[in-house]
Amino acid sequence: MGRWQVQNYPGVDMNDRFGAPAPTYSIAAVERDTGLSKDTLRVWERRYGFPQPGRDAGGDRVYPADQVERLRTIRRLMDAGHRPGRIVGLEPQALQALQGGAMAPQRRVPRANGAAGVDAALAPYLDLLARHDVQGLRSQLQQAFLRMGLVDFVTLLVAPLTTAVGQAWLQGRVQVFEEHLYTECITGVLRNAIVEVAPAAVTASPRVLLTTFPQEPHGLGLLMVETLLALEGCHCLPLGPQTPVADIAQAAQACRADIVALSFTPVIGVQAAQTGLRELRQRLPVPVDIWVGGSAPFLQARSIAGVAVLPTLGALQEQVARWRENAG
Amino acid sequence: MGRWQVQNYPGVDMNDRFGAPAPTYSIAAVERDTGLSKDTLRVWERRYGFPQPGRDAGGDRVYPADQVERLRTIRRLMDAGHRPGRIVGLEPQALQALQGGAMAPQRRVPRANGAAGVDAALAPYLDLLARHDVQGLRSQLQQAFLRMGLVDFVTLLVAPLTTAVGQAWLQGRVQVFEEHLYTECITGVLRNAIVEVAPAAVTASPRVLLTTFPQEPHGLGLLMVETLLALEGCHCLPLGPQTPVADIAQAAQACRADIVALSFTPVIGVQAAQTGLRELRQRLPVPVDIWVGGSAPFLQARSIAGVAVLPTLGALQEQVARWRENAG
DNA sequence: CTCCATATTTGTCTAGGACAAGATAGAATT
DNA sequence: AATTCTATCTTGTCCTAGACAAATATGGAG
Repeated sequence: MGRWQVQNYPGVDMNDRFGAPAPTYSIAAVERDTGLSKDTLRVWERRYGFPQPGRDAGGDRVYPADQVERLRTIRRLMDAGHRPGRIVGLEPQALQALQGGAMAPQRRVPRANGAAGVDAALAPYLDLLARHDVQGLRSQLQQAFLRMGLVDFVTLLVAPLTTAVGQAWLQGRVQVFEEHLYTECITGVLRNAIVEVAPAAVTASPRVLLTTFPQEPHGLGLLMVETLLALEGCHCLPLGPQTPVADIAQAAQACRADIVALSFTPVIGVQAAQTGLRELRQRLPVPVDIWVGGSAPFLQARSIAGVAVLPTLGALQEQVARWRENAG
Repeated sequence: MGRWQVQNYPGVDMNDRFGAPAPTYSIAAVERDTGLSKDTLRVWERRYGFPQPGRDAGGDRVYPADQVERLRTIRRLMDAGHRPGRIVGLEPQALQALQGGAMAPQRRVPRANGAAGVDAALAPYLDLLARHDVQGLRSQLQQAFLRMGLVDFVTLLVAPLTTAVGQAWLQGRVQVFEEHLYTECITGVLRNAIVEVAPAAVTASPRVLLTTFPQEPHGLGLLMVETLLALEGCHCLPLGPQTPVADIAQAAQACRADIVALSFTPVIGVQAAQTGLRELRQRLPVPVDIWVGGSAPFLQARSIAGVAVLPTLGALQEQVARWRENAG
C-alpha cells in the first residue's frame, strides 16, 4: 500500500513526450535495482549530496533514470573495493575513469586474473555471450566438456570464465541479463554433466550439504563444487541457493551431513556473511565441518573460527582427502 | 555497520545456559527470516502490540526465538489469504487452529487441489521427501518421467506435486529446507529432460524469454514452462529467476524475443508484481507479448492490460498455437 | 615493515506521524 | 438474490533527523 505517485505507473513512472522511455523511480524501485537499502540512499543524500531525487506531489522521492544508472555504477565500484565516501560525490566522468580497471587505492584485493587481458582461450565464449548466441555458447561448452573431461572443464574453463564474466560485469562491459544468460547456460551444462557421474552409494561419505545464504543468489560456484565432489565419490545434498541459516542447520541435522559447503560472491555484504557464518557455526554440532569458497574478497582477508576456507576449486580434492583421513 | 548487540554473536545471539540454543534476533535478522520488512515489524508492534521484542543495551529491538516463530506462522497464514489485523494479535493456539486448513473467511482463494487429501499418486514422492531420501526421490521421478513421457510427467506429476509441497509448506508440514531439497531434485530431472528434447533451430519461433521478477526466487514454474515450450519447438531463452525489470526489457530487445514469460508465487507481494508488470509492459514494444502464470492468487483475481494470464500449464500449448496463427 | 592506539567513515536503528492503494461493509439498484 | 456503487476501514510504505558501534584508515612507535 503506501503513498505512490499520482501518475499512472506507480513505482516507475514513464513521462515521455516523444515515445522514448524516460522513467523515474521510487525509492523502493531504486533499492530493488541497485541493491542499496532505502536507509543508505537517504543517508547518502544527506551526507554526500547524492543522489538528489525530486519529489512528487506527496513529498516522496522521485529518482531520475540517470541517477539510478550512476548509483548502479557506484555499486559496482564498491563491489570492486572502492569506498563510498570517495566515489559517491564523484562526477560520472570520474566514475567512468575508475571503471576502466583502476582498483581501489590502498586496498589489496587479491585478483585471480590479471586485469591486463583475459586468457585467450576464454575469448570465443565471451564472444558468443556478447552476441547473445545461447545455443552456440551451449554447444561450444558441451564440446569443450567432452574434449577436456569434467575436472579440467570445471577448473580450467568454467571457473576462469565465470571470473571473467564477473570482472566484465564489474566494469560494465557485461549487462545483467547477459550474466543471467551465461549462468543459465553453464547451469544446464553442469547439471547435465553431474547426472553422468555414477551416483554415489547412499552410504558414501562424506555427506556434503551445499547452499548459500539468503542474500547470496549466485549458485554457480555451488554447482562447480557439487560436480567435483560428485567425482570424488561424495554424497551431495544440494539445497540450491538462498537458504536461511536456521534452515541450513536444520537440514544438516536432518540429512546427517558431515560438511556444510557455502559459496560467497561480493554481492553478499561482508557483515551479513560473517554474521551468518558465526551463527551457523554456533548452531551446528562441532563435528560438522563448514567449508567456504567463492570470489568474495573477505574470505581471504579474515579467518573465522571453525570455518575452513578453500582458496581455489583445486583445494577441494585435497580437503576431501584430509577429511577422509581424519574420519577413518 | 550500525549498532549491534554487545554479545558475541551479532544479529543472532545465543545465550544458552545449558548448551541448548536459545537464540534472539535483531530486527534485520527477523526481516531476513520472516520476509516482513523492518517498517512492517515496527508498525505491527505499534498497532497490534505484537511482536513485543526486548531491548539491548543500545536500545535496539531484540526478538526472542518464539516470537520469530510466531511471525513465520503469521506470514504463512497471510500467504494463505488471511489478513494481518485478524491474526497478528492471535495467541499461538489460535494460529495453530487456523493452520489446520481453514481458509481466510470471506475470501475466495481459488484452490487447485481440494484441501481434503492429496492425490494418492503423489503420496510416495511426498513420503520420500519427508524421509529426506534425495537419491530415492530423484530416481523415482526419473522412472516416472520415462514411464509417462515428458508432457504428462510435467503436467500430471510435477505440477500437482509442486502445488502439494507448497500447500504442505503453508500448513507448516514441510520445512523450508525440505522445499529446497525438493526444488533441487525436480530442477535436476527437468533440466536433464530438456536437453533430451531435440534443440530447436536457431530460426525457430516464437522466441520466448523466461524469467521472474527480483522478489520472486521460485524458478520451478519457469522450468516446467520451458520444458513444454521446448517440446512445442519454441526457441527458449531462459534467464533464470530474479531479473530486474529494466534488464528483462533490455534482454527482450537484445535477444529479439517475441514473448516474455513470467512466473509468480504468493511470495512476491501483489503490489510488487503488478507494479512490475505495468512497468514491463511500458518498456516492452507492443508486439512483444507478456505471458504470466504461477500459483499467485492475484493472477486469477485481476487482469492487467496487455498481459496474458495462463491459468494452467495445459493452456500453454493452445496459447502457442494461437500466437503462431496470428504471426503467420 | 609490523604492530597498536586513535580518528574517521559508514550502515543500521529509533521515533511517531502521514498518506494512498486495497479491502470490506453497507446501501442502492437491477 | 445477485450486482454495482460508495464510504469507511486497513495496512504497508515513506517521511524526518539524530544516534551509535563496527569497520576501516591514519599516524606513530618499535
